[in-house]
Amino acid sequence: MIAIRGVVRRRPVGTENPNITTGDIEVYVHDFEMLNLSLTPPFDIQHGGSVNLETRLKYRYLDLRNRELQQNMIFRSRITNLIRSFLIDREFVEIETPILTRSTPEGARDFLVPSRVNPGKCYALPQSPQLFKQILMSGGLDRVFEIGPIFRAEEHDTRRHLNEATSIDIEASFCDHFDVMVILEDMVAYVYEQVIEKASASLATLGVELQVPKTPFMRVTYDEAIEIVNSKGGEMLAWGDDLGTSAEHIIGEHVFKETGESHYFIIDWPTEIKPFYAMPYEDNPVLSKGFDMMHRTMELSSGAQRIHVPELLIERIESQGLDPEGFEFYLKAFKYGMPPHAGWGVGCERLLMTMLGVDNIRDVVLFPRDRKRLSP
RNA sequence: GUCCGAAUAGUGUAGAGGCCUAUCAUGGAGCCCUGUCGAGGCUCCGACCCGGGUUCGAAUCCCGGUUCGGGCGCCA
Repeated sequence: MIAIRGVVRRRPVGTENPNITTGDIEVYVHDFEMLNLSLTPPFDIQHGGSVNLETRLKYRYLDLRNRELQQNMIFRSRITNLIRSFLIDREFVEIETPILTRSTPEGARDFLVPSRVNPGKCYALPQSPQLFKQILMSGGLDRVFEIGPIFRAEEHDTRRHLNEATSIDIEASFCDHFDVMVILEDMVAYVYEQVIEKASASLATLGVELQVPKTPFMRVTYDEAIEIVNSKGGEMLAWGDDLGTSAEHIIGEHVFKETGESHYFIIDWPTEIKPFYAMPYEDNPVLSKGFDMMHRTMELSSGAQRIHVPELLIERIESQGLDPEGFEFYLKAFKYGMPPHAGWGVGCERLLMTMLGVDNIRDVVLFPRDRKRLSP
């Protein structure tokens, strides 16, 4: 590594190099200083090319010198800040929920950390801030958001899963699911709009062209979704089945053909296949007020109006085969006048992937944590 | 977890039972040339994932393992 001092000037006639972007200019060096030594890099950084992901991750700091990854990370910072300002504008309060928590019965996929101060006991790392942000509704902090890490000890090896990811979560009192869906679609549209306006240069570097998604996003009911999938032949779904990846793709393509838009919601899910805290419709409890926000290529978010009635909540916990006793700290907060509330969580990395057209989640995270990778 | 596929110099690759003392590019060491930067020339360095098996003979075929990549399940 060297520091140079010199004058930028036009190259003398005959020495221009049309093959490189700086081919018309040069720095005429007056003096330089050697700042540090460097080993030969283990792979060709400048010209990128195809290097194994494995090798790139092993030398992440060198990989980061590659312009594309670096731009992705700068872009990521811009996006999270735009989201912050959007939510703060709408009177959301930024919060941080704990990373060291107690495991709940639903936590079969918790990461456990042994506690040195309580020998034999373990902390669980949160799979989502869900329970905490709901409790805050009882505390009168009516609108909260958090952008923070979530952990899932799952053995999935896909391009869109990590064991440590960043979740963008909100929770709002006196809202139903439709209210928070509007916040979500407005937020996505805002982020696109602002990025196009303020970061066009870095988008150009990445060769990314964005269009602001049109709001409101299409609302596809679960019933319609099933029908769309079944009408395409192929796999046939029965009512009550969850929608698999291939079903999502069929629905995504259908929506795209119909509206020209990539984003849409799936609403009115069967209560049975949504988490216990999703509120069933009062007039038809078979359906819930849970929703997913989809991009043509993958699921970006899921949310719901939550159950705020403690008796109903306990009933739902039990009917999912879970033990309410394990949720004591959570359930207690519902006994002191819990307001109706709703919220959602967006996968930060997935949002970035869909914006940047990146097809491996590892390319929007500095130090991705998958099943086996612990360092760097 | 499961189903596919892959594994060859530091990096990216060629290779279909004997042509392999293993190809090419890049890289490294050195020399030559030189207004350089992704310029050119020459020399050298450097690899078949591990363990079994088949065969006269295996980088190549078979079995097991390991690791990686992709699909699916599940999800954000």
